[in-house]
Amino acid sequence: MKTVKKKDKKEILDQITRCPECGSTHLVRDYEHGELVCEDCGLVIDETYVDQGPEWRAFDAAQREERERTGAPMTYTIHDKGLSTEISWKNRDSYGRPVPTRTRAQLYRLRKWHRRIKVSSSADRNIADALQIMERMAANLDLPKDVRETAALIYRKAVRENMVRGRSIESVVAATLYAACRQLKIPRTLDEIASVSRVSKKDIGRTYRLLSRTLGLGISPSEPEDYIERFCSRLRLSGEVKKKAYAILRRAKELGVGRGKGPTGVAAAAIYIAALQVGERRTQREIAEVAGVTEVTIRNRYKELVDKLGIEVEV
DNA sequence: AAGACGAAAGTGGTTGA
DNA sequence: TCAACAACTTTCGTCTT
Repeated sequence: MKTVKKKDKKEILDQITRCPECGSTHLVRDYEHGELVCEDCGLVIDETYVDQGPEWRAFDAAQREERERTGAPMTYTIHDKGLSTEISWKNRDSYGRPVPTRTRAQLYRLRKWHRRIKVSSSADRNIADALQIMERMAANLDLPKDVRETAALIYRKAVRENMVRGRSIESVVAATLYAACRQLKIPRTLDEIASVSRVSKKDIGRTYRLLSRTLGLGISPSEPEDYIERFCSRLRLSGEVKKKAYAILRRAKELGVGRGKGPTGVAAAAIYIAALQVGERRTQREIAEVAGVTEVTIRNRYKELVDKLGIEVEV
């Protein structure tokens, strides 16, 4: 599988004209989040949805031969970045002839040691372990490839800075995933990350702060806007609601409403109001569920927004 | 009966002396 | 190290649809 190069992502998203779910052509492009969103059914099409095959097409074997000019792409999610030699498991020599039984045993031993040598230093072993854990968590959270690559890169830096010793690999991995999501502006809450790891939310938060400080990641605090896409699509709300919610947040920001408050709560309230206005009512309970806050918090933010923005909500 | 509302007390973390 | 503090949660009774 090929990794989608960052600069190509936009082009690839541009090529999609139809929602694979409902076939609608009303697609909203949101390059900042690397997403394409169907206005009709709310499906979020991100790069994991995109065909990740080669960028060329081959019409016969000869063309394939000619065009296939590179090996596997470099990746940060394999501990040696996928650049090391692999010994094939096939008992064939380089000409494709079968290897005689006499030398097979030799070949087996060679493979065994080669595998062992590949993961040699303790740092390598640590990274190999960590990437496995990371893969598990990322898969549970449905995180796009981009995030995994970023997280892997951050983890490598953390190892280089000797940050892992004395801390559990699990907590550092969780923190890097959290950081990677934030950096790519598709934040997950600490709760979400904690739910797929064996360490506490508190631990992850602490490790994240340390990570951010020592590596100088310079990640700004997340904003309510960053959550609108995801919450709305989980609530199956239309593009119109999203637009309204964004508009509400923009005005709220100008007036300084909700500053210093938890961004998920503000996002949840904005969505609640927007859904009411458009007539796609969702209960506070439902929204609270996906936003990971309580109904009370939604009510409080909701009240502030309605009061300070002078929004009329007809019941 | 479910949802919305709001008061009051509780929780875990930050801040500043 | 401790207390004050802000944000948020939990809990519960009441009102609305």
